[in-house]
Parts: sequence; structure tokens; C-alpha cells
Amino acid sequence: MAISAAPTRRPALPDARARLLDTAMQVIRAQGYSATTVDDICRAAGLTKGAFFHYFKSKEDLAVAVARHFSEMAERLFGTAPYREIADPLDRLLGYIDFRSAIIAGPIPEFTCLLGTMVQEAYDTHPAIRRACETYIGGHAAGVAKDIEAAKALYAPEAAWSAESLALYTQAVLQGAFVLAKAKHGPDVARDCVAHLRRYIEFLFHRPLSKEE
Amino acid sequence: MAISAAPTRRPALPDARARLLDTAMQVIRAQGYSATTVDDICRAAGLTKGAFFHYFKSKEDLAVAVARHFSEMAERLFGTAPYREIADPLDRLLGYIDFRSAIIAGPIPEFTCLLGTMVQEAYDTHPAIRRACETYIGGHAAGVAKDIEAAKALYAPEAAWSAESLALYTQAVLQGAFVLAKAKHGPDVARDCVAHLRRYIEFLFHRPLSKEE
DNA sequence: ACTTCCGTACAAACCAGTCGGTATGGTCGC
DNA sequence: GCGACCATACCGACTGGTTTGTACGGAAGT
Repeated sequence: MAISAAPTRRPALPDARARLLDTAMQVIRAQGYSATTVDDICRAAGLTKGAFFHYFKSKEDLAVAVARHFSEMAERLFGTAPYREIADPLDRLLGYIDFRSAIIAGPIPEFTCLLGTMVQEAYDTHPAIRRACETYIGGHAAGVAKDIEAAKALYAPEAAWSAESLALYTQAVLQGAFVLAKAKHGPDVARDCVAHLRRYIEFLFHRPLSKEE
Repeated sequence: MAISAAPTRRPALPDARARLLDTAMQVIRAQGYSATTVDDICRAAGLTKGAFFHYFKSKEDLAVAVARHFSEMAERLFGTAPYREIADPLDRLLGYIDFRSAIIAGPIPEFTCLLGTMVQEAYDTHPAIRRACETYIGGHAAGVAKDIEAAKALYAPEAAWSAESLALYTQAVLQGAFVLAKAKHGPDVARDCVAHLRRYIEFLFHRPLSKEE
């Protein structure tokens, strides 16, 4: 005879854990992992250390969790983007590139990659973080590789390069574009870089009316 | 008058400042800027805080100085590399790319870029560091752009892309390649990325035996 | 003797993580 | 329908170890 239905055994209250993760994502993208203190995150999330250490057993534990959180957010973003509906795999791939370019806008912490930021600092000192970043960057690249594979089968079946290698290359260009955007304090360079990447892919699939392998 | 023990070490060692800079370069490339402490650097250099703060007025001041130090080392390295002797500007450009690929080997902190590492963490919180990284990355890119400009004048005078933009793109690819190398814990991906970059440049210049702009 | 160079000792702030405590709500026996 | 009991969520003062930067002293070269 429960008056208020509680379908799952979870009590209620606005999810403090999710707030911490969202906040940490922003703050770490702006300041880096090491420079971000637990108090920074708590303050920005409007919570206290008690809440933080209730949900995460250490700062490193949070880092691994945000990596996953960021990746899930990204998968949702790309999974529901309009270019996903394009039937032709090459057009879909180019749609992905254009979409990546389109979302490079606004304040830097909002379009840069948390994984690339964290792995730069932590690859040697925090193996768990490194592994998480590798996993999620690799996972995203694998999704891109699927479209590349399909496009290659259709348009460049004999090409010397592998789909996986090209997919990783796209991620490298994006990561490097973010680094330059940070150095130059604006998104413009980054979009220029993606434009070069697009031209390269067009070349690879001999978009420019020449033939031959 | 103590007969034994000359406790304090004798001076006159070649420039402690240079040792601090060299050491800082290594340590920061391995751990990132925020995570490396002044003591880390002093310990690794076999010096103490007294020496450190004698030469640098703050940690940030050191960061700006290592950025410059790193840049000078890089300019020496590329300035005296064999590819510099190549007469044809396109071959020289490709020689640069091959050289970049060749030096991607060994432990990660030895081939990655200090500037890219630092600017990722510090772009928002340490303007002086950001500016230094921007300056030296831009300076190196400008050198590359010179060769690109010459190659373009010879082989692709009407091309739509600018030499400067392509030069920045090469740096983006390298920076991104380093990020992936860190994530994957080895240099192989990075070299793969540079191979894609080389192919792109070949495409841009002559490879597509069709004419057309 | 004066400056440059560098070591030791110390100060003050900072930071990850701990711990005792409170508030809320759910469960179960009766 | 009620009270005892307990789990979960969260708070915030506190601790112990770091960390940047300062003060000062002594050795060496000039």
C-alpha cells in the first residue's frame, strides 16, 4: 500500500553523484587533472567533501569515473547526430567529420576532449587513468572505423591503409587540433585542421574524379 | 676547525641553471606541469631549492624558461638535421616529415612535445605559459611554412590551401600523435599517424596526376 | 670585500582523505 | 498505525603530509 511508488530501491534526492561527474568534467577540461582539487569540484558542484568521498573512494577513482561519464556523453551525442542517418558509408564518414567541425565552437573547455587532456598528464603516473582513456578513445575510434571499413569496401577496396589506422588518425588530428586551439586561445585553428583532414579523406577515396587505386 | 668533512659540495659545476632546465624538461614531459613539484626537479637535478629560486623567481617563471629552452633545443635539432641539405623544397618538406617520424622512438618523455603537454594544462590558468607555448609552436610552424611555401610555388601554385595552414596542420598531427602514443603507451600509433600525414602531403603536391586547380 | 652561487631551515598555505555527526526515509515487528 | 532499528546521503571540522616560496648563512671567485 505504498502511497508513493518507488520502482527501484533507490531513494531519491537529486543525484549528487551525477552533479559531481558533470562538474568534474568541466573543471578538469579547464584546469587539467592535477591542478584540479577535490574542493574545486565540490565547490563548483555545490557539495562538500563528505559527498565527494561518499561516492568516490579517491580522486583517481573519480578520474576513471569521469572518463567513462565523458565517453557515455560523447557516444550519446554522436549516436543521435543527424549524420548517422546517411545511408552511404563514405558520406556518413564525411558527415562525421563535418559534425566534429561544427561542434568546435564556443569556450574551449566545452569542445575539447577530457580523455586527451587527462592522458597527457597522467599516462605515466596514474595507470588506471591511462587505461581508461585508452579504452574510451579506442572505443570511439572503433566506431569510426566501422564506417571507414564500409566505405573502403565500397570505394577503395584495394587501398593500402587500414580502416583502423585511418580511424586512429582522425582522432589524432582532433586531439592535436584541440592542443593548438588551447595554445592559440580559440577554435579557429582547430576547424582549419579538421578541414585538412576532410580533404585527406576525400583524397583517399579518390573523390577528385581521378581513378586508380 | 674541522679536519674531516667538507660538507658542502664544491661549486663550479657547469651551469646549474642549465641542469635545472634540462631536468625540468624531462620531468615535466613525464608528469605534466602541475604534478611536478619544485622539489622533484631539484632532486632529479641534484640541487636544492636554494639553487632553484636563485635562478627562477617562481615555478611559473621556470615553465616559461623551459618552454624557451625546449624550443631552442628543437631548433638546433631540426636546424642541423640532414634533411635540411636537400635542395628541392618538396623533398625537403618530406624529409622533415620523415625525420619527425624517425625521432619518434624510445621512452615517451623523450620524443613528446613539452609545449603541447604544458599548454593543455595551463592554457586557462597560466597565461604566461600559454603565450610562451603559442610563440614557440608558432615559431616552429613558421619555419615549416617556409619550406611549404617554396614547395607550393614550385609544384602547386594555385592550390586553395595556405602554407601557413598546412604547417599548423602538421603540428596538430604531431601533437595528436603524441597524445595517442601516451594513451597507448608506445610510439607505434604516432608513427602511423605521421605516415598518414606524409601521404596527405604527397597528395596535395603532385600525386593526383590529374590537373584541376 | 663584494657579488654570485647554492645549501639549510623554516613559514604559511594547501590538499587528499578521515571521521564523527545529522537528517531522511524505508522496513519490520507488533 | 507506531516505534525501534538501520541504511543511505551528506556535512564540515580536522589531520598529517605536501608544496611554494622566503630568510639567511657560508663558500668561492674576483
